[in-house]
Amino acid sequence: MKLTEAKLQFVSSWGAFGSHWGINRTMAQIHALLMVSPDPLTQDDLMEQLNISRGNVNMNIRDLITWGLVDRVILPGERREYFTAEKDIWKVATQIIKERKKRELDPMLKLLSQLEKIDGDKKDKDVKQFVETIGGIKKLGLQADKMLDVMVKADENWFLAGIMKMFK
Amino acid sequence: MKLTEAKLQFVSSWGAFGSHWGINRTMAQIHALLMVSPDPLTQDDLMEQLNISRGNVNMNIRDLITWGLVDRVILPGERREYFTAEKDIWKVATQIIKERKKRELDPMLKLLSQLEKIDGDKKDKDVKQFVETIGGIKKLGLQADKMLDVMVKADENWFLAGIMKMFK
DNA sequence: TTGAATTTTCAAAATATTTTGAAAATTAAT
DNA sequence: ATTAATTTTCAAAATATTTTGAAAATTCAA
Repeated sequence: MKLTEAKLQFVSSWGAFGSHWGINRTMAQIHALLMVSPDPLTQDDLMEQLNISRGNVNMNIRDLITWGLVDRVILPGERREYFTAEKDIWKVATQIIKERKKRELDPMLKLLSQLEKIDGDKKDKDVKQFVETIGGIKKLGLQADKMLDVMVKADENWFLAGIMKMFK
Repeated sequence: MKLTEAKLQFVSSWGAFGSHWGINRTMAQIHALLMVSPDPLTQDDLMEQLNISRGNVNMNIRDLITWGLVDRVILPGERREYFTAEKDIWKVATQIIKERKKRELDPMLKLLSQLEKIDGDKKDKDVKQFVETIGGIKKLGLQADKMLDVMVKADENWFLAGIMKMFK
């Protein structure tokens, strides 16, 4: 397979993959393209290579920047802005984990803590089931939270070594 | 807070949470409601409590069943079908992990392996960056795959104990 | 069998999300 | 300051997803 074809295939699959994870197709495609591009690209490069409008590129690029996955690059003597993606996949993963934890897991745990404090007869089976389910989810969430925290702080080698040892 | 209000809050939040993870709002809500319901519910119960149509309930329930998160229950002497959700949150989590791994991670790893075998000059920086990026993603994916495999096979106590020990 | 109860299907409608593109805003060189 | 290049915004259009509801299929008791 030729590079051009492989890139196309990767970008398209990464877009489809992303959309199963609540990330919009185009944002995932832009990210994919930047990850396999050794040099920074302009908005026009992205428009052309992905066949999408300027506004679309601009919005999604800004989103990727707030996710901490893409950086603006100013090339000396160049008027236009360039964009580049973090290439270290471990950093990409920890960045995504960090953000999703902050945006989704933490608020959910906060809510669960409130819902646990429901008032009602603990003998009532509906109350009992509710409290148990909420409690169970919260417990699992806290474990995940703790695990992700440590992963994010650790560096790659530590993680790989630890995982390898732990899981044979 | 009263049970009814808390249930409503949980169901609604769980729906919103799910939609950040590629799960449709209604499916997540049905799942949430069944998780906090001690007794099995009928399609009519779900229609009424969530204010959704019969067809909607039916489709999403079937989907939840193929995910292995909900079971049909036949109550003796009853004509209608009842539905119940797995209440053990650890089993819920491993079931979801197992399915998503099968549906998404495994196919992605297969694709990455093919894309790695690209032909072209390894000196070319575009080729080099492509191969490195794909290789990095594949490596991380394989690690995740291995880790999830073990988690899914392990039981809750083992997991909690292991995590606690590993992550202090 | 028959037929009433129940479940399933799926085309059409409703809703939600994404994309476009051109106007407005910004930037920086002259 | 002026202006041309570039970026940003956002209402409208296009597209995608979800939901409805009624008809068809299925189930099961009589």
